[in-house]
Amino acid sequence: MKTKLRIFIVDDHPLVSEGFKTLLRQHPDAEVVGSAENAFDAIGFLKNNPVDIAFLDINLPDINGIELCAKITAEFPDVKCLALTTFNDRSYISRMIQSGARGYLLKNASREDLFKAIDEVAGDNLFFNVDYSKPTESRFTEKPVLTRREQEVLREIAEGYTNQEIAERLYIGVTTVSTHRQNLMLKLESKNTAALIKAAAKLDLI
Amino acid sequence: MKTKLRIFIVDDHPLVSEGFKTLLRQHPDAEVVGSAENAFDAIGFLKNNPVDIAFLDINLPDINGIELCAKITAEFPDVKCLALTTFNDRSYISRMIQSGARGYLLKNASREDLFKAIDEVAGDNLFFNVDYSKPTESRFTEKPVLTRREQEVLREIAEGYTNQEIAERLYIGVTTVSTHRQNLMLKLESKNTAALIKAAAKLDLI
DNA sequence: TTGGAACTCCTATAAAAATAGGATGTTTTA
DNA sequence: TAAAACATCCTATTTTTATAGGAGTTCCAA
Repeated sequence: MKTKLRIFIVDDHPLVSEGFKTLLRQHPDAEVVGSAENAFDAIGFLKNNPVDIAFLDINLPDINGIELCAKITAEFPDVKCLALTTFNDRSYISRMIQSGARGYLLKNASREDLFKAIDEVAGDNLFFNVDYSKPTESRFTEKPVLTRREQEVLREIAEGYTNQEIAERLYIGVTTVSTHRQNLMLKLESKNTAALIKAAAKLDLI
Repeated sequence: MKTKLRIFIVDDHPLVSEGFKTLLRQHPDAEVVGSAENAFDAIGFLKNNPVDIAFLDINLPDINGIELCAKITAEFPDVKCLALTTFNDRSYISRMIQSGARGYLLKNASREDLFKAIDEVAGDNLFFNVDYSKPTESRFTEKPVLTRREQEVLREIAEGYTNQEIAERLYIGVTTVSTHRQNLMLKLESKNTAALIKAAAKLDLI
């Protein structure tokens, strides 16, 4: 008899953790060896217990799942991380992947999805339970590089400050702010402020 | 021996339903008699099975939990509804209460909270597991109610169309668009377009 | 049936943003 | 060490938004 896959869950929703445990009892080759409600406890657990696959919620009370994922991947390279995400968090997944995650599972996934995720990741594959049949609205690729000043100005614009106000707040000239604004619109391919802020929000720049 | 409290769960996240069932096995006087993943199935179940307390998720695939709550309260007055909500949905709770809910339970509630919720509601009290000690996360999380037209105009603004262009696209006057824009800014407490779009993005309105 | 939303439209002014086409010094970095 | 890239600043014009203060119509629910 083989050793079972050791699954670890980090989620601050007890209901989710419990659901996981229950569903996984039906999986022949996997078992939940532990769970944590925050990143701190998670790291603590991993230091003392061997784990094969960790499911990480993206919204955690202390640090976010993305940082936690990076941390785990660095400190415990044998642990394979999977992001656990609601429908609304999807924008985070690319960053999660960059942080070393092997994929992600939606929280409204079925038992079958869950099992498939575990099997795929155990077999060293990636798992994404995204529905590619829909046009995946993925212009995600082009995240433009903003300079530090541009980021500052962008944030100020998003806060609702006018060029005049931003100039005063950053101790620069109004025309300078205006120039940065123009450049931001160029980089984010937006024709005005509204589109700029929308694009920035989508790319998680603000 | 008394009859156990019959609990019913409506949530499209199997993990949550499962977690519920598991946690409730430890409750002496309650048992989960069923669950549904959407409102349609929920109504179907209630027609054929007696239920004491129903936990309703707010985000359901077909109709939202608020309407479902109203429907259940109207059709099955003996069923006591509790909203099941994530931290982010809180803005809905007042509407949920108006629709007849006896309170709400956060999804990251502890087992104790869950039990308390059931006991309180069974005893015909209301239950809110809000933590009023914290300064409620900024009232900014309030999701204002936008009319259909306002939503349309908001989307157009976010796309980068000017008032003139929006007027042409929606076959209305420029001043009308302008009025909607002003009202949007009022409702989202924004002093200009940039802040408006940022707030809208944050509230997931665009 | 009636009062309240929601939607429509208006005038007029002030404020801000967008566009165009520059320039100059200062850091990076290949 | 130069060429990029960055950050700063300018004039001038046009377009768009924001603000203020209205008003009429339709439709729905209490």
